[in-house]
Amino acid sequence: MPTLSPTPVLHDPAAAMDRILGEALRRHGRRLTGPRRTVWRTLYTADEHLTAGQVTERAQAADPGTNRASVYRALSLFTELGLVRESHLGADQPARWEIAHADDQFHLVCEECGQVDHHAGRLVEQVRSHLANQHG
Amino acid sequence: MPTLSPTPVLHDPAAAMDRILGEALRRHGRRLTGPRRTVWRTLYTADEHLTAGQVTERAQAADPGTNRASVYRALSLFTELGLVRESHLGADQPARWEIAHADDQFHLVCEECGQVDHHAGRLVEQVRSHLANQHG
DNA sequence: GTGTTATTGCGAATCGTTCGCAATAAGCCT
DNA sequence: AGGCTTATTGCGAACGATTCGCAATAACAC
Repeated sequence: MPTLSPTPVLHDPAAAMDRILGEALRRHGRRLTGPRRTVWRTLYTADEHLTAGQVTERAQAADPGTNRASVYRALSLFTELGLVRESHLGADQPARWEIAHADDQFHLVCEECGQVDHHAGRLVEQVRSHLANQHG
Repeated sequence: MPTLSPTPVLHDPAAAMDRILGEALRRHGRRLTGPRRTVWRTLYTADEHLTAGQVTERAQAADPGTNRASVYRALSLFTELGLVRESHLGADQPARWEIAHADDQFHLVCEECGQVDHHAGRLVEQVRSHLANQHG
């Protein structure tokens, strides 16, 4: 039997995902819609950065009606709200999105091989202070 | 009266520019053509990074016949030969090109304001060795 | 000069992304 | 539960940067 508490316990992972999204949207006066939920779940269950095309593909596998334009709109809204992070890993490559994590301060992308390094901590601090001191 | 020496003295700046280009091209078995010369001069006399559109514009001002596709072809050839450097300063901005200088190892681009910092020396070394040690 | 072939110019094609706009549906109010 | 307001969708067309195909042209070696 379903719980009656206003904040339900986190038994259902899908419901948990949706709740995170729904609350963030409501907090900003936006609506929780089908396409947004589908895009959100797609990123949430992804194991890597996804391009808009990949998101669309997977979203359509889950919900065949899902529209390309709506995927883009959802992605940029989520980015704006800080729910996801957009990365540009090379001039000739399309943008990629992933769920935003608190750590993982920046990426270094090799312009030759395209390999990506995630960085946090020491080096980030050094760069940051160098920028602050020498530049602004 | 024009000089007769095989390697003319550098009195004419335009001729000097052309010679740099011509030699680099010949060294790689490529031909020195009108459009290439025009693009080269455009970048050479520019005070900043230029987009392909800006290069085309200015090149056409100097030589009205200049074709967009040829500008792109010249730019990527020059990049390949190391004569110019291509930078990508933000996802929503087109690529930019400038004459290649030996110093100036890398750029840091602020994703919010788009400001670009040129870096060389200390910091670059730190990043480089960090990458070598911790990553590869 | 002449011949070979790299290069051009043209327009059409590509790809990721955005836009305009009428139709639809979320969520608030009762 | 039903209505109302208006945010959001779906569609296709538009976009901007860059690339492509291919016949015509022009650089350079001989």
